[in-house]
Amino acid sequence: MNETYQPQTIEPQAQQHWIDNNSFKSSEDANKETFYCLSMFPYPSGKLHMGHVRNYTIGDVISRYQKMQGKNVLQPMGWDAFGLPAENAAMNNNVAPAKWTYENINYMRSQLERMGFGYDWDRELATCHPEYYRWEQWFFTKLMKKGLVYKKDAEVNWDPVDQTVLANEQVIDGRGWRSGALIERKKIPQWFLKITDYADQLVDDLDKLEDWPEQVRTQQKNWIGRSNGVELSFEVNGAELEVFTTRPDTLMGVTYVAVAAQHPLALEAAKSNPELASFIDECKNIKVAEADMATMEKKGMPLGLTAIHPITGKTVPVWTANFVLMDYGSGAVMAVPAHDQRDWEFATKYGLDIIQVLRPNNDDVLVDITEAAFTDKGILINSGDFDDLEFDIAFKAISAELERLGKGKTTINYRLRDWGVSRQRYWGTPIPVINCASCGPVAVPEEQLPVVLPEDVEFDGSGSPIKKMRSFIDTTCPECGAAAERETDTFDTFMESSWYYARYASRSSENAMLEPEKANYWLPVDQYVGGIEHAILHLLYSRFFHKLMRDEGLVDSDEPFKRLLCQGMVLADTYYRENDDSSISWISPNDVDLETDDKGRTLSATLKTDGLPVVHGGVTKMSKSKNNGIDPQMMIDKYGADTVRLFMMFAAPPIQSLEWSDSAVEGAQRFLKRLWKLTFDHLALDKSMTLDLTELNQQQSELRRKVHQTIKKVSHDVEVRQTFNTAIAAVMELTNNISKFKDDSDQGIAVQREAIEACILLLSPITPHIAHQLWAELNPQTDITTVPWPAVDESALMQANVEMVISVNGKVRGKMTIEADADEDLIFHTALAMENVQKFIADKTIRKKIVVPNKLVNIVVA
RNA sequence: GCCAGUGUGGUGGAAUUGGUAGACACGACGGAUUCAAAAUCCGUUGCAGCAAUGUGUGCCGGUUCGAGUCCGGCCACUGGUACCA
Repeated sequence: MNETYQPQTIEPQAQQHWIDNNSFKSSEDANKETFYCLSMFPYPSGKLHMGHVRNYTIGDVISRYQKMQGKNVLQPMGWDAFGLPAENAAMNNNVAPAKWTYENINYMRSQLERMGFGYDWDRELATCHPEYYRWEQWFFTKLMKKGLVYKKDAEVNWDPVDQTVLANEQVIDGRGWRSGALIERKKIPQWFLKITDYADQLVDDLDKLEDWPEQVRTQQKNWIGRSNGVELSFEVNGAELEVFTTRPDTLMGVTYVAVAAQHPLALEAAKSNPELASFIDECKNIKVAEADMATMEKKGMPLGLTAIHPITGKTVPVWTANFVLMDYGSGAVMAVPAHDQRDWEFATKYGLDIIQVLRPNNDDVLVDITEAAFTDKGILINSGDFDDLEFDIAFKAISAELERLGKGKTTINYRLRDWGVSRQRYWGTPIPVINCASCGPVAVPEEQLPVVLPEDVEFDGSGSPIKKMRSFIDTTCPECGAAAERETDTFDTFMESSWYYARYASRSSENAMLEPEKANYWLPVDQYVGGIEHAILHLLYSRFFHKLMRDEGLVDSDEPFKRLLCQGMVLADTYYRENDDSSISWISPNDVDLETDDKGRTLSATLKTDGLPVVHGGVTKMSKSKNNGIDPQMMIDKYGADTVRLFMMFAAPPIQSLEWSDSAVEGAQRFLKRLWKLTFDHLALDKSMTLDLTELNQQQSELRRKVHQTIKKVSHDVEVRQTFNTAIAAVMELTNNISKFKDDSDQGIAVQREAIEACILLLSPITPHIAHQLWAELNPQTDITTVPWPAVDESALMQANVEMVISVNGKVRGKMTIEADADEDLIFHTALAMENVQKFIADKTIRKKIVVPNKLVNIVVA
């Protein structure tokens, strides 16, 4: 055995061993319990970033742990290969998106291999391959036939200079990122999936997901936003104007109604009102993003129309307001300024009436509606026949009255909107539809699938190349045979990522999207691991898609992911300098020298190249824009994969954000060196002894107790809590104990051997390469990937005495060691007799005594 | 704005069910080794105090024998906000 730890030598050897032995190949074995562990597949952006490394290390730790539990483990990997960055790269570097993507995939695959992740590469997939997306196209045509797909006009960000649709990310301060032109909202026809048809299931089934983080379930529930409300109508110009409200109890407090700027009523009124027309025009210049809509200055104008209240028959003015969305519901809202804060602010700004119609349930609460809206539920006032009613009764009474008048009905409303899947982009799955002048949009027949995206294209920066490619567009209608045009929009890339987990389970199926037998063998995924940023969209779309596939008979489960772990982000320090033109240059932490005080606090930061100061910009998510990414490759080259994996798992619990620290990485390496040395020194004794439990002295029993306590804790931390940081800390404690254990006796060596083997096994999911090598040194000709997880010997945990804490009035005043089975009386009197305890009791009276056996005693005196 | 989180020493974090705040590391300081340095090993390390002790988990208040943990109200930061993935 080599005396020094050399990761650059042993890591490739271990990886080759796993390849030669097919260590991570999976197959459908009916006799074994399965475990499907999946990490969210990466977008092939160029090279791995630290977030990937963290994500995939967590997944690999769980997979390897489950394999040691004897499960048949599937851990696949693939590529979320369609997306916007490939098109940007095409424009910036004049390289075709396909070529760029495939090159990135090849490089990133080699990086994943170098990290030693135990993937079954036979199941690798890339979503940009026609053999993958053809099934997505096929599935979409099935949904069309089921009526779960429809086409409607929807708003996009339009860049009037570049004549192209922009993503929200590409609109900065209301302007296109390339052209700098003010963007405009524009309506274009787009395809939608009826996710709202599944809204109830998507809410209700959240209760089944017991092993999902509570916060994710709550966010999804709130996102879907199921609420009971009333649809009612106001009469405007002799026609009914429909609105929805969840608060019909406040109906008598309506003082105006507001419609969207694009509402027909507003457009009609604008014809004779130039000021209104220019306001409506101005409302176009806001990005299609909820956050922008919600935080912009709320503005409006009166339309010069009145609406008749459905119950009182009184009239209220009709306004148009920039915050009312044409795409939601009817594009109109009723406003109750006294009991809705947004309405209150709008009414206050424009001098509209505010009529209070609720008082608090509790008279202690002071309400002053001249200061703010009162938004709690309360008791009705100023509401005629409905006065003195509470919320539930008022809700029923008012909706019943509306129904009697034929002016409204109760209904369930969802915040969730149907899923718009059309993108006016090139690098995506072509939507399998042919537009025929006489037949309308027609699904591409199954035998003509896939509709292959041409990969050999030129990018001139003016939108998707296939939108001008006649050879792609021109076709014939599958129904009538007349000349027709192909749809040139592509799918939202969330489509591909909504079902890839199922395709891995049936990867080799050439004639079907999924072979139910294979898919159901593995599904649902036992453990899904990925970033918290996917808590809503990706995870909701996947859940929806799974239900769609279930209803198509492709899978038999209701949910795709049994257990979910959302990892936190990887952060690093940022540094910058302000340029003369007040723009900011971000400087990589790699190029910065730090000066610290004697406590390690940073005093100043300077640029290595010129020694002049730079400004610390705080700790933020590693990103290109802040130039604070630490390249994992540099770290792997310098320290090896095991050190990087260990640091990643040790620095923070997986769900928290993690700060990168160079020195902590060196600490991780130091620990592995110590573990190596420990094993080396043990082998240098050149003695192998059989453990005899009847022959152990106290010191040997204590080390052995520590070993089994550690096995117990690490098992619990890895499997139940998924806090790998505390698992590692426990193993570090154990190695510290082994180092201090100087005992060359036969049983001393035997106990030490058991302890070292436990450390190696417990660490093997986290640092598999060093574990592979050390295990082979201790047990020649054996392979640690076939060794089971160590078992706890409960008898080793037994303890005759325990330490208890004694406190007086809640402050710790002493500690004592006492028999584990001592009764409360003995414990209390032993504690009371302690000198330091007596000192604090002195002449005071004992008011209360609390004894928690094996833990503490608290004596309350006064 | 709305929804969901987070906040503990100089730093990352631990405290698993309301029961010893600071495990395990990093850094710093002191020492050993070395011609010297690196590496390694040993020790100290929340703050104040010679000590006894006091004090301390973002801020304000509450419940409790006992609160980092539970409740109410704030502040700051982070993620998501439907076309970044």
